[in-house]
Amino acid sequence: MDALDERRKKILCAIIQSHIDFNIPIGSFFITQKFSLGLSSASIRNTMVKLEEQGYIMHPHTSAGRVPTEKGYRFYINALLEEKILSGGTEVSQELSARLIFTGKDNIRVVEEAAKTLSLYSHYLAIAIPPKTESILLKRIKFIKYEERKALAVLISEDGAVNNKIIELDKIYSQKQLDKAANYLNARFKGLTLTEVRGKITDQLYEDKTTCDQLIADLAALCREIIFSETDDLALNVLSGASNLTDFATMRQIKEILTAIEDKQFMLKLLNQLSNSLGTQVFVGVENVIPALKELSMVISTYNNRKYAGGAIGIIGPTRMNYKKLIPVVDYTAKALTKVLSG
Amino acid sequence: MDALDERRKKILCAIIQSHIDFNIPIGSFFITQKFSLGLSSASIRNTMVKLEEQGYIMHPHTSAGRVPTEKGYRFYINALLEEKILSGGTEVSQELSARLIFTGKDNIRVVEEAAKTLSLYSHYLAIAIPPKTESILLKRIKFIKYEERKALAVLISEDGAVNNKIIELDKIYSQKQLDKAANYLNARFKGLTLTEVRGKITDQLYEDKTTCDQLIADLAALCREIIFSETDDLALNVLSGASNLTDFATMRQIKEILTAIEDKQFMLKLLNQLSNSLGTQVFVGVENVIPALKELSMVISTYNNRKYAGGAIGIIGPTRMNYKKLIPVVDYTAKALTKVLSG
DNA sequence: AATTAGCACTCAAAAGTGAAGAGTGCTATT
DNA sequence: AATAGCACTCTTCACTTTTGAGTGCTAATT
Repeated sequence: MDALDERRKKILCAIIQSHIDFNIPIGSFFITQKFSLGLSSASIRNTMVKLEEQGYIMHPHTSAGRVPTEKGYRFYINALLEEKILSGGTEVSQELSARLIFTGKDNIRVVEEAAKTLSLYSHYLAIAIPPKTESILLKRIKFIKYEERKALAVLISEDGAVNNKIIELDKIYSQKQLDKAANYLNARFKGLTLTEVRGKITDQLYEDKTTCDQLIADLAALCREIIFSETDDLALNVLSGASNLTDFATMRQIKEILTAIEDKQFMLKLLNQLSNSLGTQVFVGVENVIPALKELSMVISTYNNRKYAGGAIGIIGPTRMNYKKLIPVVDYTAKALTKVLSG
Repeated sequence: MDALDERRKKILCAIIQSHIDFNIPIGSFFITQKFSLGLSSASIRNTMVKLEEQGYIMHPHTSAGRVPTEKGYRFYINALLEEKILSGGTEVSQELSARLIFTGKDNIRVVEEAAKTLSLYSHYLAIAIPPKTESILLKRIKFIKYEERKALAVLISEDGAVNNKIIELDKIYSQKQLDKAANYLNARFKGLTLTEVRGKITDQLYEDKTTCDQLIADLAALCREIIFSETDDLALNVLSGASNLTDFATMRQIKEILTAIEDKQFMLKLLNQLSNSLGTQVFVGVENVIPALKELSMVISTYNNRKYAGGAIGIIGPTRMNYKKLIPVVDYTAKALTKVLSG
């Protein structure tokens, strides 16, 4: 019973497109005026009754026009996605591709820039979730002497991200000694994910306590701490265009969104959920993601760097957003990000 | 004519306190019920007329109670500040001081933690502005070889903050060569502020082009870029409790606040303005800071690290916030921050 | 002279009323 | 099968009425 004949499809799309453009319930007469379907308003009404029976549109009240349901939007978006895959989304505007040329920036800055572009372009809220610790590969550990008993520990990851922290030492060590310790640790841990490093350091420590010098054991423990604090702490989700929220969200929704984004647990869960399927995804009525966000939608895509550490970037806006334009934009942006971070 | 006799003071404070607690216009009868002033509502009305003439309170309309004006709030807050200076704000809750023990955290994390504490404690929006580039002192420059033609440049500042960036090099250099270059630059720039370094590098470059090797000149130019990008980029203002906004701000105000905070220029200006006077400051009706934020207030305090690089931390809430509780809280937090960052 | 009780008055907010208009569903017609 | 015609429904908007809180003034009281 969910099949739609050509006429129903056309009328459904006309309703949704009109609703996106004008944000009002759409009546049968309205459709006859805006589209040349060669049908009278009465015929359109008949079709509308059927579309309503099938659950694609609904009626706020007797004398109102029709509004698309979530099911209606999903149909519309699926139709779009199929189309877009064919056309390859190549006609993304020059403006966008010009903005997405990142030169000489940190990785985190690149992601910030991409999010900012998305928010400017969509006038909605852009969010970016950085890669999970579990998938970050360690490239190099380095200790820099800083004061008598203080050193800066630097953990560089394969994708160029850097964690650093000032650590305190029991004794006074020379830079040479610190280098030696770093070399030792590099030899053992290079190429592992941070999570693996964290686990391995614990095992290693027992082994080393007897064989190696105290310094290495101390430094290893400190590195472990750094990785831990990184994992625990809010993974610094990137937000851009928060001030746009007031243009499309209610007070209640703004609160829900801001609360969710401040909640690192939630963001991690979301990222996990996203990683299950690739490419650009659309959540219509994000209540499966954030409860109580019925009239909002999310267009989001995962991005990767060379070594498959994946984050996500996308936008949150009203369900009646311009998917036709914005799905390719998010898609293109995520791909541009992947390209830069891998190169 | 601005002098207030004892009765007027008492009634003004009663009005303000009631308005803070109940958020409604306060009538004369209301005051007689909530406070034992030994006066009838008629007498209170008479005093109210005088307070209104003096501009401390106002009348939304004929049949409404009185609401404090900005002038009224300022009087009230000044009275509080005098009181609090005497009592020294020592009775800040144990809960707060327990939360403000920061152990083993990065400086930026410490500031984040403090902001979070403020937002949790006040249920308003907490903001923190990190120290200005102009006042950050350079402690050490270090280059770490990263790939064939890539190195990580690390700029450590006197207060322990670290900027880093991956830089690309024309030729292949050994770690030793990089160390040599770093030593040279350290000798020249250590102890200067980043702004000074930025300026000096330009002069130095001409000088060095002839005398020194190419590597040093290149690296110096790159350092300059790092400092520039740091200055230009949003100084990563710390926000906490954004979701509280919906509880006290209107849509319009939320938009204004979020826009202001996303605007780095604005935040710098604000920080400059704050630095002019020390200690905890209260802006009643922050329209001198953010236009169109009439009914909001800001309690904010500057903090410092050892070498006088100053940032600011505070809260934004409704003008009718509980100053009695929150002024000491902000004050205490900023002082705790100063203590940690200086130690 | 200061305070207070009494009371008419004002005005915002809430509740009620009626007309207008948009859009429907049904039916008879083409 | 498609459509014109029409009665019907229900929101929206402008308008009026009612209510009640709180005032300002005046006359009485201490």
